[in-house]
Amino acid sequence: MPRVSDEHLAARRRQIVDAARRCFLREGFHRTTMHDVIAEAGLSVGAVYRYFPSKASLINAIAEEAIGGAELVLADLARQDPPLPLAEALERALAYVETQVGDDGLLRIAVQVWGEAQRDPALAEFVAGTYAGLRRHFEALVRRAQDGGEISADADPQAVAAALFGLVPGWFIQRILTGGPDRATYLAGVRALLGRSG
Amino acid sequence: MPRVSDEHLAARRRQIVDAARRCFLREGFHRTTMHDVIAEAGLSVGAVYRYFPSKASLINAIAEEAIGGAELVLADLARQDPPLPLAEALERALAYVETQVGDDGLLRIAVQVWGEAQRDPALAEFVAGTYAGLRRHFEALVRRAQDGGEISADADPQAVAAALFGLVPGWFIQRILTGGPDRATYLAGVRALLGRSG
DNA sequence: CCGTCAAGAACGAACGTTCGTTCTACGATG
DNA sequence: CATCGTAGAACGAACGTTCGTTCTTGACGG
Repeated sequence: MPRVSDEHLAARRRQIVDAARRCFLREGFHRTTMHDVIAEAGLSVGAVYRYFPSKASLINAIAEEAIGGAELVLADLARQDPPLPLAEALERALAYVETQVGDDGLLRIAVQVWGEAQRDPALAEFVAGTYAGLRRHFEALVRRAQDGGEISADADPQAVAAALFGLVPGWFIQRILTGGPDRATYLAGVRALLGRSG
Repeated sequence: MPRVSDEHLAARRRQIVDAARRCFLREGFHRTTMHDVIAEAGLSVGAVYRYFPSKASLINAIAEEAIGGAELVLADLARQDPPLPLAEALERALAYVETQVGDDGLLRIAVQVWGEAQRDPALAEFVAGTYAGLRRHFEALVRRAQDGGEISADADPQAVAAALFGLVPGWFIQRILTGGPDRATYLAGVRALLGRSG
């Protein structure tokens, strides 16, 4: 009967998740303490534990947000009509990436999730499934590129999709770790490698 | 005067480093305890602390091993005479990668180092420097490919090098996280994307 | 060839701290 | 005013590290 609105609940939850993301970016999953998250959220211990029963559940929520973020973007790219040339599809994918490589971007969290996935089988399965899904979107793009004659019909679409997909983390890892080439430079390099003028 | 041989000291150090690597692979840097490492090494607390003054120094030693491992391999590739075609250089780089993506491979540690580098500035600088060095080796390969006419002389060698370099982590991340395509498949995909028969 | 001895190497109990989580009391809400 | 969300002190476990002690090594005098 005396209950708070669903909006309030959702807002509180977001408040905690956002605080956790900032903390995890600063200190990594296992070096941030629950008290760090609690202080960052400006709440009390009890309040946070009402929304997340454990630290692990908080890590999971953040991980799903970080890994799942690209799904919608890529699904949309694969669905465009007329089909996007592969170089342009890649460009748009990198444009999304660019919004998420900043100091508080999801992709920095994703890198930490990769590490975590190596010791948490459930998380590993989630990551594997999500990334396989992303790769399938690239595969759809490749098949349509084959229909249009952009790529040899003999090529294995899964293989080409893997190569194309690889170019995405291949870029943002460089960005995050070395400051890396900017998007235009990287794309120019890819196009030169493809032997097209772009 | 009464001292143990240098070989003994080196062997003990390696014994500790190897134990730490196994532990870090199982549990990540901050979930493995010093007691885990000590038990895995079969030594005592004091013995381990004689060789490494802190947990951080142990993490550093492992990180440098994992990140630095590729340097020699790539330097060698860039130095080959006659120059390697780019696709073959990539193939050889991936062959090295393949030896290090197994359950106890260095690249799994490298992924964890990427995460750690986001909160440890000293480690970040080391990683950035090392990876920039690797990219320069690719750049040398690209310049030589341009001399040989394999790639347009107009292309920016740094840009092409970044694209080529990106294909390496782009593969092993897929391997580690999704089981990924095998080396031959991935290379076939890259070659199809390059528009060459291979 | 052996016994001695100083010093380095290894040991592991113990310390202070900090962790994730629990619990009881309080205040706000409909 | 009944009830649920919030608060924050408190708890036991486990952490990284220290330190006083014990064991082992190898040069050296006999």
